[in-house]
Amino acid sequence: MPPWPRSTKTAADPFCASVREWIALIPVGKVATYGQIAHLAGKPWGARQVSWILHSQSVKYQLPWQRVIGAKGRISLPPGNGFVEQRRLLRHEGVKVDDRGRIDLKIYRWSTEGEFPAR
DNA sequence: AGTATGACGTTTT
DNA sequence: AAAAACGCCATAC
Repeated sequence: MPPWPRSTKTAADPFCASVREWIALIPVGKVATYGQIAHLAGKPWGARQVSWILHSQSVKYQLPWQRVIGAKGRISLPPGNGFVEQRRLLRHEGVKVDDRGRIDLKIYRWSTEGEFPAR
């Protein structure tokens, strides 16, 4: 049983707001994973919700949605226009992405170590 | 209310 | 290494 607190979702809720803030902080040329953002926002198990927030609110809040990828260093979109667009945007920012959408997290993962000591 | 789906992640084959 | 099986949680229908 998860000892974790259960919380809400809507656009106004703290978790959503926190997710948006963290995503907005990802520097150009770096990437973060869904799970990483969920963790930073206080919900370690909320990776799927992060993807939902990106899908539904990235335009409205002008989020750098292209900088959020899967935990294995892979673009998580199904093959298609979105996938190609994300790959293009990341390459344009200086991130090396191979044709299958793989990114070397050792190099490009955004690390908050030292910058945000409180988490 | 119950089921299927998803821009996920971890564990097991 | 790669794919499938699970677990998770919010949405869409």
